[in-house]
Amino acid sequence: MGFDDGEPVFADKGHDHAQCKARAISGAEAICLSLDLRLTDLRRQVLEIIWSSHKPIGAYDILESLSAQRGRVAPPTVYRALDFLVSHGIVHRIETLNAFVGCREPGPDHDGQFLICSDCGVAAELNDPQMMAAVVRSIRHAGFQPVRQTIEVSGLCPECLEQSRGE
Amino acid sequence: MGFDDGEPVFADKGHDHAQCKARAISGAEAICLSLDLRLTDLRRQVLEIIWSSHKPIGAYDILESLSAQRGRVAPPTVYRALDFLVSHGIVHRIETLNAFVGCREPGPDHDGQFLICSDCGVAAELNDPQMMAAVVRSIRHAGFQPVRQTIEVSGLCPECLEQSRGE
DNA sequence: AAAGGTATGTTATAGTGTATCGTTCGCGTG
DNA sequence: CACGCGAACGATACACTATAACATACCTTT
Repeated sequence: MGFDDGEPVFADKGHDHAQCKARAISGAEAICLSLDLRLTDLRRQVLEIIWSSHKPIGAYDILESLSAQRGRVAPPTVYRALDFLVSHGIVHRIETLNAFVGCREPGPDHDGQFLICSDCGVAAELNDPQMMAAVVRSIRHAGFQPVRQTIEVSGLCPECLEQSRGE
Repeated sequence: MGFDDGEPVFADKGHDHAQCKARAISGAEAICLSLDLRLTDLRRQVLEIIWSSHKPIGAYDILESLSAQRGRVAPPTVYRALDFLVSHGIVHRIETLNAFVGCREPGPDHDGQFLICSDCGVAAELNDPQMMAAVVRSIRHAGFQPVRQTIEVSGLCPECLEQSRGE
């Protein structure tokens, strides 16, 4: 497990994002198919909107974008779709931003670790097994049984770091 | 550094919480004295309210409690006091709960790791240098410069875990 | 077609956090 | 002491985030 096997954590700016999106959506389709879940039009649209942004996007921004596609939409509509996507590991919620981002390697029972650039706003998902092992070891040592982990680190992404050094 | 030097991460239920509170407040006083900050009545009251709860407490619960002491209080009053306390490391914000909890070892530039029991609601602060080292190593390996870390793990505390096994 | 579950629509409201502006307080300086 | 300055506080209004509750549509199984 772990998927830093080749792909860089921070995709370069010139990458083909449409392809990321397409890949994510077919991944979601595969999950739904195998688990007998329904990726309805609504859910698919929300997923597409999330992937269309390459930064985490808020529920109300999703709502606005969705309204442009299908007329007036109310908050519960968006939140229900988000609940579905999040609960099946297709989308992650970033707690420190109250925002949502597509998961690059969707699947059940997996909490990613996020690196959030305070400058450009990009959030990269990390999934380092060694790091998780260290975290879980420390937690268990305290006698605690972990269920869900939230690890979010803000700072500067490589690109913005480089820029800030140039000045 | 690190302060699991003796004290258990999860205090037992019979512990003298009034003493925890007193210690926390004199710690805050010490910090403010040394950094030339003003621990005003308001800020002290908010800190006391936070420590009076042994679980993370929401801003509006603080507001309610504060109103009982000094008459009608508006949200900005509470949030300003919280900003002060959080920014100087006297109180931590739990992102996954939108709530606040007193720091056991207050000081600047330190982000704790929190173990939050989904059963009893207690949040224990951990500060494991080894774990942090592993996290930072992984982050830096991705070329990212960390500034602030949020690590929150929900699950079962030792006591609730024990209970759930008995049933 | 009837029944029952899942998904969505709709309205209202709860919960969390800030912008803004005016006033007061503490403190150093002329 | 009066003045001026910045920090802290009060007060109003508002923005943003999320959910409760109930009605309707859809889809599947029988």
